[in-house]
Amino acid sequence: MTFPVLSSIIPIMSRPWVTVDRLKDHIGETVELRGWVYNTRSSGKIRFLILRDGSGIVQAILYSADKNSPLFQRFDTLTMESSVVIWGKVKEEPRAPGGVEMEMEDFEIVQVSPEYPIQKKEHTTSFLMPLRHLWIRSQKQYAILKVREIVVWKVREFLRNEGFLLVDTPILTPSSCEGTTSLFQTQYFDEKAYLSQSGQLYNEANAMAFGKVYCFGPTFRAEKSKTRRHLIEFWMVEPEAAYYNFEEMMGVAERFIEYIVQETLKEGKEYFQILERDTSSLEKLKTPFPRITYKDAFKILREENSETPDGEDFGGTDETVISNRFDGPVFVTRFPAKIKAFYMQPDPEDAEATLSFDLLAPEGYGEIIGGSERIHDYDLLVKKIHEHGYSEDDYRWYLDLRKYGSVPHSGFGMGLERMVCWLTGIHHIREAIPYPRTLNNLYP
RNA sequence: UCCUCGGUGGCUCAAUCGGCAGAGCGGGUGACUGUUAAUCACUAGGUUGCAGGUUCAAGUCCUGCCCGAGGAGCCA
Repeated sequence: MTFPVLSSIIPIMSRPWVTVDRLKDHIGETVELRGWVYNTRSSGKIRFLILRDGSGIVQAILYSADKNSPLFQRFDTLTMESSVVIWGKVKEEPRAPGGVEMEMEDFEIVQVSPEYPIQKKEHTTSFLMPLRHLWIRSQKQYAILKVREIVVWKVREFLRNEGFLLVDTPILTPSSCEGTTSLFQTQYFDEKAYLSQSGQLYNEANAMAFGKVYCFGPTFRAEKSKTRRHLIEFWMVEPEAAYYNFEEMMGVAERFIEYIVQETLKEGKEYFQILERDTSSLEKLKTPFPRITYKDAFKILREENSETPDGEDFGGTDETVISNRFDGPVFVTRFPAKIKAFYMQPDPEDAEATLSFDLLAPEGYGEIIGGSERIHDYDLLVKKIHEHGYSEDDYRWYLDLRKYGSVPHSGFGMGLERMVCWLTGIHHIREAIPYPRTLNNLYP
């Protein structure tokens, strides 16, 4: 079977090539569009072409007095997702979504697509996921990934404006940087290496060099989680700042979230419309966010008859129960040391607790931020490393940071995909990343 | 690893008490000058996940297995 490209040389028609998102600036002009057929409809002596070009979607109309005209015959060979270059006059059209249409004069077929596997109807995710490379062409997936792209920019914009410096951390890391249970192991020539599950330890070194830093990249967790909130590979942004205490870092976190939400709503309006996302609760969001302690959270859980035992970490259902008590995001603070990482600073008011915080998103979207003040005292950190059964030797460089000019410092991590899930209102995290890596999915 | 649900045409699903395997979409052919997942008519398309069993008769009941979904566990 062959799939010939009919026109490998795009003809020069002396029409300016524009993208769909800029059509509004060319009303009344004759322009060129290059894209793919999203759908066609016909009605006797009129043809409709819905064209998608990556920047947006627009309808083009083709008229002919003769229903058997060569132009129509050529048009009727077009199938869904065929690639096509079209020329025509841009005009305002209140009947069209987006308010703009093209009156098509001529077109050049680049390739006629064979029967497209994704149809204009509902499909199951198990059918679509192996077709993810094509699925991302559809409007809803396109809108989600556009929102993701905006969020990424807003993350960088906020942190840069706040004086945080992007300092990249490695993905290949040496053994036992932090527990070993959930790390992907790989080979680094003759040594074992692991895929990073957090840039944080390196961030702490970077913070001592640059003051305020962040890293933003993929993170890997080899856990057999099978829920709609978990990915095996996901993106995390982790700010870390020297001389920032626990309270100050929570302030950064809430302003960070407020900025991302408000700015993304502003810039991504059309995508929220495609997604039919009711953004009213997001628009109302304002800092400061309420803060409750871990112990307060358990009072709520008791009232709601959760069976999670005291001193344990919450389950996904517990997070929803707690966040349902609030309109917007809520901080849960001062988690017990025994359920948190070894490097978290103990709470001076409660020996069992740590200066840690989680931010729970509303509407059941769960934990989107986890952060803490870090231990800055050398002897205390050594003690915690031993208590957790780690080897002091593996943490030599990390301990150095507590030797040469140690200062109090804090940081947090935000899961990009969970943030996108909450903003877009989608049900499952796997749609918030172009190529999700889930427990049963490494293809495509 | 455990619990629950599911697997029928390319896709989404239906099939009553065990009694001729069906519809819509998509494909093909035709009609239609404003369609929005267009509509209408006609048409082709099936080893009911796999293996066994019960029965005159199994998509349907029984046993085992495979695959998928949701959840739990796990998860700074």
